[in-house]
Amino acid sequence: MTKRTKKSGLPQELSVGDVARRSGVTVSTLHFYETKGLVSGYRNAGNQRRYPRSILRRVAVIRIAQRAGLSLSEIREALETLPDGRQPTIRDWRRMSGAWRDALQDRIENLLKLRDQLDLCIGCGCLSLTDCPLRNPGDIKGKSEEIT
Amino acid sequence: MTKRTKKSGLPQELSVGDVARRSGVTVSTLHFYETKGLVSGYRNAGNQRRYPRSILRRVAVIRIAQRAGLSLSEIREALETLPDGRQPTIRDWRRMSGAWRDALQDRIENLLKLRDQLDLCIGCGCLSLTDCPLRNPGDIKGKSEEIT
DNA sequence: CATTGACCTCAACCTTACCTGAGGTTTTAT
DNA sequence: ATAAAACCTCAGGTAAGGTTGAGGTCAATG
Repeated sequence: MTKRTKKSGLPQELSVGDVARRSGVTVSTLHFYETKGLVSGYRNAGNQRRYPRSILRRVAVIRIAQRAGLSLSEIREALETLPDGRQPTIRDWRRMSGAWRDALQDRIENLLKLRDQLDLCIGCGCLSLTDCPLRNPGDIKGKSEEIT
Repeated sequence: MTKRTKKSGLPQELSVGDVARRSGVTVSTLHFYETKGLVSGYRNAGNQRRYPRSILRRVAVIRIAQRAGLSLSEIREALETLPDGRQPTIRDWRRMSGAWRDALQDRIENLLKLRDQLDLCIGCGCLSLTDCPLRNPGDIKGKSEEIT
């Protein structure tokens, strides 16, 4: 563990290992995120990565966004909207997570639609190429041929 | 197009190209599915793939299961439960799609939980390592440290 | 002050789900 | 009969999201 300050008992700067332990991602994942422009830090005299404590929020935000179904590049884009490269504040977090909530909602609605179609089609079992909504997600009517 | 029988106007056996056109997957995907044990057919005298019409239902089932979030190997396992390697009937389809519907339902419920947590935490913005449900998906209580 | 654990870089590898192209054969249509 | 379209195999590539290992340096501890 990176050395602790006397007063707070909390390290003011974190090593990769510290961040890994406390954020639940591995060191190699942090390296990887760095190559993808998702996280950044500075280097100490010995070329080792050091991070401000705000990296923890940043990593947390990344993981939550991933769970919501965003790709790392989408997440990077969102994080890049932060003015002057600062770490996300609570206000930033609210803005981003609001957008992500909406994307998540869309995803959920698609899955609900699929589920309802499954419910219908489990009953009918037809899987008709042209009439079954499961076969025909875009509601495209083509020439009529059954599949079985 | 593979030659059609005089009577029905429908080919009794299908080439890869036929299947590709009618199932909406590419020829290379069919080759790929074959290497993964998801589909199979026989070969004609000239070593070309020929499929029974039931391949179309099979491919349809595969694509629907993928949309529901199953991996190809999970789908293969499900298809392997079919007795004596026959193609899925409507009854089989009901059994499998019922199971998949339940898996889909689980997925949806997880996403709904995430959405509700986002709704809560967009308000609070804390992202507390130990108290925020978003940071702590498994409800694991650890030692208490805030992240910011 | 030596050792041991933590770090460093870089390249290579992994998994999933395919796609692309080369080089050659078969089928179908004219 | 011949040309075009479709098919074949096999190797290698792509994208995402990482992991692993080699070879070498740095830093915390007895």
